[in-house]
Amino acid sequence: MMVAGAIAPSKKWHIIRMQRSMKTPYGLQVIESCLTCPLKKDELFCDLSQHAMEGLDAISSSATYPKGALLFVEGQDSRGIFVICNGRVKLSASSADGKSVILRIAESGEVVGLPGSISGKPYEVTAEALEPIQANFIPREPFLQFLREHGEAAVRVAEILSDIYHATYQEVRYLGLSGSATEKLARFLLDLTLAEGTDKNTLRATLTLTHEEIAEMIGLSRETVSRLFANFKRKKLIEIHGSALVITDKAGLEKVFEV
Amino acid sequence: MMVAGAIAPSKKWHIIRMQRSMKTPYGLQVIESCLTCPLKKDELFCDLSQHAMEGLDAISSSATYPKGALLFVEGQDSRGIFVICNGRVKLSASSADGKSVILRIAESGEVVGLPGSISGKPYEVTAEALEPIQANFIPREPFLQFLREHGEAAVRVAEILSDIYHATYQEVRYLGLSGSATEKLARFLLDLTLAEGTDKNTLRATLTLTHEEIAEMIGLSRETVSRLFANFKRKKLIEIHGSALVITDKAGLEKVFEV
DNA sequence: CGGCACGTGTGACGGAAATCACACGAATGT
DNA sequence: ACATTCGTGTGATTTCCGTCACACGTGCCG
Repeated sequence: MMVAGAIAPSKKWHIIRMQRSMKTPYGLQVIESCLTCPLKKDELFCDLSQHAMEGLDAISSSATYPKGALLFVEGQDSRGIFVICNGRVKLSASSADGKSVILRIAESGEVVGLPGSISGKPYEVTAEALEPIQANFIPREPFLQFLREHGEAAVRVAEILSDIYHATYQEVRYLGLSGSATEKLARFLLDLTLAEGTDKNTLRATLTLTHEEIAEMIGLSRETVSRLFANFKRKKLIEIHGSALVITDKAGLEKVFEV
Repeated sequence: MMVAGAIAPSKKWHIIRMQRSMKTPYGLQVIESCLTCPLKKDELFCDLSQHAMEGLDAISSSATYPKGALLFVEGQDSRGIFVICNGRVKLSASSADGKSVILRIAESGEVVGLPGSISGKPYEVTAEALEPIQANFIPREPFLQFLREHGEAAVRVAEILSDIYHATYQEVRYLGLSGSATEKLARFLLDLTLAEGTDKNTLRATLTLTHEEIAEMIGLSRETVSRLFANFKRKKLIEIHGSALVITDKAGLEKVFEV
């Protein structure tokens, strides 16, 4: 497809992706008011008064985006926030030479573009739809105005920002606080299952990321991730059936980084 | 000094420090109301009404802490936030085996402990005074109550959280988006001078961090940082006079990672 | 004054992981 | 039915940087 001949091939593929998608940007068809959005509002802006909720609805507009669409691009001026109703969004940062890191994968009910919109600085990351998604867009200015008028919502926003911070903090831990590549991957897999079943020795999770994406999340090369997966399987620590990850030996996996 | 014989020597020194300081924790002498704190409040919670400011004063208490004191420790339940009036505070995270990463260095006027206090989760990092400091402590519950009552303050808090997020995001870039160690350090030094003089080819900054600390910020070993500093000096890219860093050849330093 | 802790400088060495270079199957589109 | 792209597996090779091992200066404190 190669729209821009100026870009070198091979490892610069995401830059190409970026430029390709920039040609058919946002502003896709507006489908419905966010009132009909399947996402329950109160998951997000819970405890808001009826009045506040209506105010929010008034300024937000829902749209769908195809897989691969970029909600916004790193460095772009913040236009507003996106509340994801449906599907997953990849938030990543990339350097001039084509490397990139995934900061987090936002799922239904999460908000992207918030820090930039609050601080008024440009978006720091690029948001790409991993699947066809539906999202509510709330333009920056009305949103800020809304927050000023509804203190309860502002507090809720602070909480959400704390969560976003926490995800980024996790990222720092992956990248900075791990000796071996093995340890990074083991930690990552264990964190995936953190939410669910706790103390059992065999855990389950759904892993919808490619090795390449995992590599970008924990700071490894794709090949290393592939090799480590093979290792783990060989050692009977994990099993993979399609997109289902099964940690068959949690204890063994934890032992990996206990020196 | 070695209070705890159970701890192995050498590279586990920060753990030792942690434990030593935990024996003489917080609650040092309360010196003065935050009204007399040298820090101008409006730098932090600007635009707040007189009423709101008084409310803040009512719930905050000022204290001083000696160098090396820990305001809080990673994993501890969040008790509240600290507004630094004076001095610098190192925020770091560490892994079980003694490695540690510095997430940011907070200076006068900044807030630490905010994300944990907002979200109700434990502090994610350890806050250590790099120098004797003076700080206002605001307990969690009254602070949250205050935010609920003063929407303007909540919005301000969201802005501060965005800044904190941004610092952490930078950290991710250092750790994840840099090929060589050389590139990491060059980027770090250039970022130090970002605030000041822009397009000149020779820049100045004050560098009050040890090589060890720099290493912990950008994910290198102390030795590598030392070697790179020597390199840069040899190549006439930088000069160091005491704690003054002079970038003599900004262009050259940037060229380091433009390949 | 000695010690001692700390920050720093540098050499040698080894290993872990990136890189390069393939191959293979499955999905996708034409 | 074909080509093409994408995700994956795996070997061989190389290189960067962490680790270990020292040495030196400086400031501090008993």
